[in-house]
Amino acid sequence: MSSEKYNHNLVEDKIYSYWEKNNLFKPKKNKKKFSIVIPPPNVTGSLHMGHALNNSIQDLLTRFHRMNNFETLWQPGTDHAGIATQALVEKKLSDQNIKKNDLGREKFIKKVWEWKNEYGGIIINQLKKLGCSCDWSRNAFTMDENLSSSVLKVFVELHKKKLIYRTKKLVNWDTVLKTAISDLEVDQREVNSKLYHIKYPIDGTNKFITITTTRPETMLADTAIAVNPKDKRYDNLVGKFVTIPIVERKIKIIQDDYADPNQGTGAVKITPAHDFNDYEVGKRNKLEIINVLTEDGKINNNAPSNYIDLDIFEARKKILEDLSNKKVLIKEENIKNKVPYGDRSNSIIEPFLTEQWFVDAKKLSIKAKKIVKTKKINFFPSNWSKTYFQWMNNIEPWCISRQLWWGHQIPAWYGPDKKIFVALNEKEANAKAKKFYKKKIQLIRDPDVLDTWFSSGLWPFATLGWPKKNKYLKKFYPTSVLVTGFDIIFFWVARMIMLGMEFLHKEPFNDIYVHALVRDAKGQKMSKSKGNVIDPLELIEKYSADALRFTLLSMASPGRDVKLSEDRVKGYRNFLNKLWNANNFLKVNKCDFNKTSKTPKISININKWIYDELIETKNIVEKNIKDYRFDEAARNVYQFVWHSYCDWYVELSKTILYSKDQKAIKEVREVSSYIFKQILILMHPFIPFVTEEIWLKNKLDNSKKNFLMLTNWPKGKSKKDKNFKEVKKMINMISEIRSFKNELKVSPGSFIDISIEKVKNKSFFKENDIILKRLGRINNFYNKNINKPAATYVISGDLFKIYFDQTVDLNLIKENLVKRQNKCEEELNKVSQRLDNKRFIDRAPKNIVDQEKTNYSDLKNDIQKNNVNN
RNA sequence: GGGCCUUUAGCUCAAUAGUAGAGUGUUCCCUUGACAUGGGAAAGGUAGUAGGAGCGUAACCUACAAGGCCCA
Repeated sequence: MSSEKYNHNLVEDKIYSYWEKNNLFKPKKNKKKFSIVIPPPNVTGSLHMGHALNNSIQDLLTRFHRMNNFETLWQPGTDHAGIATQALVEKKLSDQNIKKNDLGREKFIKKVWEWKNEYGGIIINQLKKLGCSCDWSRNAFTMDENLSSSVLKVFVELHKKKLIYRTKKLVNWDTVLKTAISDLEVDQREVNSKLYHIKYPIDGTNKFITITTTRPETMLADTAIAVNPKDKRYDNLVGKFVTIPIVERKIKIIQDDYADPNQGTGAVKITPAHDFNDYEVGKRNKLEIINVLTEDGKINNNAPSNYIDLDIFEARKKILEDLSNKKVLIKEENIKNKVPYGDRSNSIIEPFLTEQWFVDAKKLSIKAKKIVKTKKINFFPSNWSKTYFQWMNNIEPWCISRQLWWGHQIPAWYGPDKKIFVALNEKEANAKAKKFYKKKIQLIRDPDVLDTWFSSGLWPFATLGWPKKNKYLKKFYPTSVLVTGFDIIFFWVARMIMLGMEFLHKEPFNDIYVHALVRDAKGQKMSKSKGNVIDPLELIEKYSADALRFTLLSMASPGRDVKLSEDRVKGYRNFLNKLWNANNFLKVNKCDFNKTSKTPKISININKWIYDELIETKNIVEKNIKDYRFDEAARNVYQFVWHSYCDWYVELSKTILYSKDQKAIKEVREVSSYIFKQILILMHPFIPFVTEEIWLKNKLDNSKKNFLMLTNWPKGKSKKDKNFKEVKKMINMISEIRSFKNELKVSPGSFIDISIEKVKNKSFFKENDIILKRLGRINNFYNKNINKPAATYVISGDLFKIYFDQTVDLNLIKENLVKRQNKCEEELNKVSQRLDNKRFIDRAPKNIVDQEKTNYSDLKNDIQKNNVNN
């Protein structure tokens, strides 16, 4: 037979369009509901390993529930990624020498939409490559009309409830992107820095006070020096004034707990406009706030003229020179400290005093915490709830305004006196203004847009049609499970819960399955700069989407990272080939598929055995999927398909298929194809493409009513009876013989004879004669020992004499026997130690004690049998 | 500084407190009528260290060590 290999390149695209053509992804009416909303990938994104893992899991869950009589919706979509998309389009325009500001807001946004319409579907197509069975007819986008109207409604209502407000505050400012960002978008990175010791002259004396700082340029904006009230060293200086060197401005020495006596000199300069801690000190002590930075990170005209327009690093350099010349820079120390970087721009983030919009997250967090505490929402693994609570308990106001053009423009209009009118649209705002001013007034809309996560926070209900009363919303909210990585628990998960509770008064999802992050084989985070990125699309091309999915699923254990190596993917590609060839075997042997789902009549032992194994596997896989243990579930199916079915059952069945017993042949044909059909069903959520291809090749969908995707999951109960044990015993016997031969360096293909004179249950050998002889490569079973050199061998308590058809090294036989005997004796030792322990007998449960007693007598028996022939 | 996690075979990871397993890699044997992307077999473990509770621990408690992550 020519070797036929499975070629996924000829299959996967074809199968995907077959599913789409037949509309199989749409929810099919049923009583039970199951729904997932996709964590919307960034519209600028392309599929990376994290997406591949995340969506393999969702697709497994979706397909599993679809096959288990749930009306199943997997809601797809993308988010508009304000900063990333705007930056991308800006870059593209600047390559054509077009500046954003020259175009103006309206035209620029038009350009972004043009880009989105052309390239925004890339990641969606990549998800299709992976096999995702989302209902694409509902594909959503955070900037779509209905989502946008949800965003406006939420903003207006939160504002009405005073949960959104506008205020002037220090925020994290990205000087490259020129926008505020939220705390979460700031990355604290440890870097090598210098700690500078600078002395400030004290007024009316010739003395100095020395402060330490890592940011000397901010001294341009100093408004005090603080010392700790408990720090006796400075008691006599408190209340005195100092002159800031270079700046020549006078500031006061104040007391505040913030100053740490053990840090540096214990005296610290306070710059409220440029440091979050200093800002608080400033508020407590009613200090002046002086801002010396422009929005693009340059020194502004609040500073002495010779520093104006320098960027931060230039200013720092010049200031250090000037301080040094004045002999007030007295020391430089090398230290490590944390510096804030923007996660999008990779530039240093400046605390910056601006007016921004904030969400009162603290108020929203109350219900969000309660719903998790009362277990209406459960994290899997449960430990992640601790992370959730830790953040929720320390939650800060959420800065939601961004100084961008691409996004949901804030629905707030300003009157000439800065009076704010928040409304769903301009008309409404005008009406409000008219009422307020008692006349028609020209309003100006807030130019800023909302944080992308603000709209993502509405995802589970906005995509289902909220605020309209919608049958999907009614059916599928709360969604069944959210599948996500732990890195966005704060960004996204927490915010969906807060907003879901506030507006729907119901949790957005019941379960949260938190999966690991995918790293490279060495456990390093994949990043472009490290060059260790593995592209899922390349792996799909090379090994198939099924292999990639199965790899990721089998590695989805509850840890924090998944270390992916290509070898694993290759291994599972081989597994697909195994399945493919098992199907070839069935065809060659006329094991034709039956279109009914009825279980065939089973009377032959090996058929009973494989049927029970199937049911066992089905049960355990079901349990593991329900427990979100995809790694275990994958292991279960792999073990069953490869080892139980392909290795053992197929081999066992050959003894019948190649016999002349027509009745038995018929049963084996029926059962082997029946089991294989169940395997296709069982494996479909894991490896949908190859299973579907085999299904179609066997014409199991002829009527177009029996789509594998919609076929019911296997049913049935296990009835492990005596016959099950018989087959287990045969398998054990055959393995032992193979192992024995190998150890004695007897060629595995050679035949042997066996005497069963000392064996108790002789009928076992008579009944299973054909199988044992074929798979064990045995010529004859003798009831009496014969006069020929033999090796003795104890298998599960029975003593056999084995005759080889070739000369065997007697020393090897002896060594082998000694080795076995030693092992038994070692084990016996352990067991008798346990049994000699009175406290063990008294306190251990009876079944454990009994088990040990059985062990003891079995071992004793083996040893004795081995000895007899020594 | 606060919190979370990890430490089991060469590697990657499992396992209700009751004889430590799998995948992969390694070594040996085998082209036998689905499959060499295959079959058969073997070797490989002082469970990070030290105490403690318990008849019994890889698992529970405490401390320490190493590593990782999050927050400030």
